[in-house]
Amino acid sequence: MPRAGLTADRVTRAGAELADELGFDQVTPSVVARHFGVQVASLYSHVRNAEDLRVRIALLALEEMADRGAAALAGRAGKDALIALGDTYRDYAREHPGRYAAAQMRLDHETALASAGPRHSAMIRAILRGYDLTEPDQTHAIRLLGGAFHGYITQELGGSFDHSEPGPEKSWGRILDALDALLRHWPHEGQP
Amino acid sequence: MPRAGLTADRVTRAGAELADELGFDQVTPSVVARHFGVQVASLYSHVRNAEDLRVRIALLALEEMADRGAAALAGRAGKDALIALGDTYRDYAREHPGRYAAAQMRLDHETALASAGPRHSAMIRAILRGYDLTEPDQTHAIRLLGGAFHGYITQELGGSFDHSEPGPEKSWGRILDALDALLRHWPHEGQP
DNA sequence: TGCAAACACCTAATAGCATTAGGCAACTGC
DNA sequence: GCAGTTGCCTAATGCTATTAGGTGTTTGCA
Repeated sequence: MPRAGLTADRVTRAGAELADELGFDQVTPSVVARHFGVQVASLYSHVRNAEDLRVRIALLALEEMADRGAAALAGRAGKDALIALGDTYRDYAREHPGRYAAAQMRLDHETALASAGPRHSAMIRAILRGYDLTEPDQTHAIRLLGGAFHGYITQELGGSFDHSEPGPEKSWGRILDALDALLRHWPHEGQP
Repeated sequence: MPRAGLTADRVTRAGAELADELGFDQVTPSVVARHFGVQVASLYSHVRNAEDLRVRIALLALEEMADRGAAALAGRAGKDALIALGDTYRDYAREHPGRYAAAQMRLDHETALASAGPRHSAMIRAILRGYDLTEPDQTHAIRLLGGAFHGYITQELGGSFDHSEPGPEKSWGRILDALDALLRHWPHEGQP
C-alpha cells in the first residue's frame, strides 16, 4: 500500500488549510486524518496530540504573518509603514481566517518567546521610530496599535460590519489616518 | 429522589460561572451536568444542544455588560464617559473572563440583532455625541473604539503584557487619554 | 546489491462527549 | 387526592482523542 507521506510539517500545513476552510476550532486530528485518507492514530507519530496540532498551526501563522510584515515594511517609514503593516495583517486575516484565528491562541510563555510573536512587537516598535515617541509612551502605543489592528480585524471578520454603511474598506482607511494622526500628536501625560 | 431544579436560565448561569472558572471553550453539556450532579441527557430538556448552551451564555454576557455600561454612562459625558465605558468592559473581562470570551462569539445575524449587541453600539455612539464628529466619521470612530477596547482587553487577558513594563493599568489609562485626544482632534478626510 | 534499522502507517482497545428515544417518578393544579 | 405535566433517568448510537503494539515500506550503509 502506498504511503501518504506524512510529516509534522505537512500535517501542520494541511491543518492550516483546513482551518481556513472550516474554521480553526473545527481542526482536529480526525479531520486532518480524513483529509490525508489515513487512520487517525497515524497522526500521532507526527504531532503529540490535538493541542500540539493547534499550536503548530498558530506558530506557522505567526511566522507567515511576520514574514509578510517584514517584507511590507522594507523601505517604508511613518504613515506608509503603518499602513503597510496594518494591511498585511488585515489581508492575511481575510485570505487565511483560520490561520489568523490560530495566531490569536494563547501560548504558554516559553512557546510564545520562541515564536514569531516578538518579531511582531519589534515591527510595530520599528514603525514608531518614524514618530516622535519616547518610552513609556512607545510601549503604550504598541499596545494600542496591536489592540486596534486586532480588534478591528476581528470585528470585520466576525461580520460586525456586514449590515451597515460605510464599507469596511473605507473605515479601515480612515482609521489608519486617525491612528497616524494620533501618533503624530500623542498627548503628554496629564494634558487636557 | 429530589430534583436539581434545572431551568434554561439556571443552566445558562451555571455555564457562565463554569466558563469563568475553566475557560469558555471548556463549557460543555457534560461539564454543566456534572456541576448539577445530573445526567448529561437531562440538560437537553432545557437547552437544545452544546451550541445553544454557548449562545445563551454569550447572550447573558452581552446583556450583563450592556447593563453595567448603561449604569456607568449615566450622567457622564466626554472623556468621563469614554473612561467609564472602557473600564466597564475591561473590569467585566477581568472579573468574568469566560463570559467575556463568550460575548465575542460570532452570532448569526438574527440572533445578533435580538441580542444586547445593538445596545453596545448605541452606547459608544452616545459617547461620541460628546465629541464633534459627524457621519461617516462617527461610524469609523465607533469601529475604532470597539476594536481598540476589545483588542487591548484581549491582549491583557491573554497575558501579552505579563512580562513587560509598564503595567497594564498604566497603559490602559494612557490609551484612554490618547483615544480621547484622538476623538477631540479627529483628522479630516485627506489631511496631512 | 542486499540487509538491517528506521519509520510510516495500520489494527485494536479504551474512554469521554453529544445527542436521541423512551420511561418513571416527582411535582402542580384542580 | 387524582391527572396531567414535566424533570430527570436509563439505554443506545456514533463520533473523537489517545495509547499500545504490529506490519510492511523505505533508506542508508556494507
